[in-house]
Amino acid sequence: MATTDFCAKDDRNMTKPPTRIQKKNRAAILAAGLDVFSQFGFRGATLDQIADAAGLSKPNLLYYFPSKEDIHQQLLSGLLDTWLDPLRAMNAQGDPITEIIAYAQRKLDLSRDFPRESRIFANEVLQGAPRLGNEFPDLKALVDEKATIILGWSKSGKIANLDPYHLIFLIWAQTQHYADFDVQVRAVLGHDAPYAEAAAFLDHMLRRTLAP
Amino acid sequence: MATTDFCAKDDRNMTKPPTRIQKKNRAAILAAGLDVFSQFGFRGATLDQIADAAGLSKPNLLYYFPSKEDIHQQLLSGLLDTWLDPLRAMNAQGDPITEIIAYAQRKLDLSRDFPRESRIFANEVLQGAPRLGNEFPDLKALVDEKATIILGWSKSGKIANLDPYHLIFLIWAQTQHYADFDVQVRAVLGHDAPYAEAAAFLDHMLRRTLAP
DNA sequence: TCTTGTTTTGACCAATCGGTCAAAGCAACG
DNA sequence: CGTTGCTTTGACCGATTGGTCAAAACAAGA
Repeated sequence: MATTDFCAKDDRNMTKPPTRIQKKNRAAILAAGLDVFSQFGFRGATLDQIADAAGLSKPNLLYYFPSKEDIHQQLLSGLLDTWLDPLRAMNAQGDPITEIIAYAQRKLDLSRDFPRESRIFANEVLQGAPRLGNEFPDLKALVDEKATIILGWSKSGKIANLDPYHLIFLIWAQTQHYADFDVQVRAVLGHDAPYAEAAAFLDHMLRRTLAP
Repeated sequence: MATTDFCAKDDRNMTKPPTRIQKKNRAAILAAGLDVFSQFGFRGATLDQIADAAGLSKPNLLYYFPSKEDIHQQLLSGLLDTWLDPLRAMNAQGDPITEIIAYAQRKLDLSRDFPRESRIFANEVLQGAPRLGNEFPDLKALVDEKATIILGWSKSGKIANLDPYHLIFLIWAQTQHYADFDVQVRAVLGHDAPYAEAAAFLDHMLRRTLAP
């Protein structure tokens, strides 16, 4: 009679391990959600679209996720972590300029390899981050930590004297631009492979900007 | 019996000049559309919201504009021009570094003074520019022209040897970031006035990047 | 004043939205 | 085989969407 309620359960409950079918369908739904949400935003995406893309009927989709909101949330919270990993990996003990440039390149790689994830994120922030606002404190904590490190490098003369926060914004803005404004980039360039050029440009720009 | 059909008429028809009321209401609708579209995107915005914000009833709104699509289109086409003005003003005869930095600062001023316009644009491009694609050829033509100028400066040794297209992307990305990702910038910085700092940072970064 | 054309509105419409539900289909294990 | 519980679906719901329409309200010149 009662449904199994396997989804979205806390870990403290002993939930049965997901069956093979559950794993497959939940993954398919998240993949479809990524496709559709990144293209149309939260409001612009419809459950029918997502269900179609996942190869399921709409009621079937809602059997695996309780609501549209939930699919979106699940995607978002998984994303932010991945997105910040390159920043986390920036090492205070390493060579400053190498560390910062390596960070920027890793971030650019994310844009190249996961443009849909970048666009979902951009869509959300652009509209005021109504479903992401609660994650901002963590974000700020991490940025504060890394900004302190960069400021230290700055004060000790290892890199130029610049505002670490705006340096991070620069890296975010420049790298995400290639994923988020992809159509514009391609329309202006007239070709489809901007990432090699972008990497070289980013290196030049950062090396110059950071030099003591 | 027949409506006046004053709106959206071609210039080749002798249309009556718009009355005072028409001017006022059409302006109010566009202002409201700017507010609502920039916050929720095309799909996310509703005619009721726009009508409310404009202080009109929905049928009354549709008396002045034939469709939601039309309001959005009207806003977009007016915007792109304004948005490209700073680039148009870049002068081949001026001092290269001064010209480029002045362009970037003008672009940053636009982000500061017209963040909603920036966000409407970002929303559109992010979703594949379905209602803007036809304007891209003009955009490309202008960028090509200015890129040629920058390339000339580059080849004659007046600025560093760099890809002019990616330099323009850099300026676009960095300046628009402050308008489009406003909530994120404010959440990370913890205060509300990033533009003075951003201008100083932008100047530093470009001066270093461009130096021969 | 009356008339003419402009402006505004309440009532309404078909389509689509996110979501529900009971019943049918299915797999797996005894 | 039969039973049990997981999976899928067609039919349906109320709310909201963009948009229509005829009629009422209004403004302005004669």
